[in-house]
Amino acid sequence: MNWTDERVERLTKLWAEGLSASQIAAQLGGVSRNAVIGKVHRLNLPGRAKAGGSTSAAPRPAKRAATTAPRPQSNFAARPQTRTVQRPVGANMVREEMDMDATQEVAVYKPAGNIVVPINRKLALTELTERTCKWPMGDPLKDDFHFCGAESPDNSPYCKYHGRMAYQPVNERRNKSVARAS
DNA sequence: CCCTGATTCGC
DNA sequence: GCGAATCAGG
Repeated sequence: MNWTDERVERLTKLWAEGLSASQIAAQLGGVSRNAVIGKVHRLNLPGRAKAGGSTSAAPRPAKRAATTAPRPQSNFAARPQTRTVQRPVGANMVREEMDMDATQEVAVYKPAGNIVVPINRKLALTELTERTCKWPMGDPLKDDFHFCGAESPDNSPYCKYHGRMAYQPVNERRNKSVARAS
């Protein structure tokens, strides 16, 4: 597997988005996380601030490049726990607080165990199923916007990288309550 | 032991 | 240039 311009471009973008080397390796496919890290260094991309891993290593002669550019690492836990939505009811707009944990279950970052999922799927919204991770990736305002799309190898509803992957339980609950009402 | 990125060095 | 091996650290 060689580093085509297209692959380098994706690597650069995903690295800038704050994905880890192993995540990027899984998305690109055919390369190890070491390969990704090596390529990142060869491209002179900015290293990571002290989020997630470490920034020190020196087996013998250490010549650190001292890339001390502190970049704010996106943190799932820092996301707002609630959001305000407006909902038309009759002639009135109703503002209501929605619990993101209940309505958008992927908002909770909870890495599952040793599930190995090759994620290079890059699915569009219409391609998602109840078994695919719906974590949004990329800029929503641009053409490259897509979803993780990872499928769990077993029936566990967890994506290795994005936590709970299924919207389906929420919809099922909603449909059942509607069915019961009628 | 899981993960992270950093570095070295043989290829 | 590439990336496995290895390192340091959370």
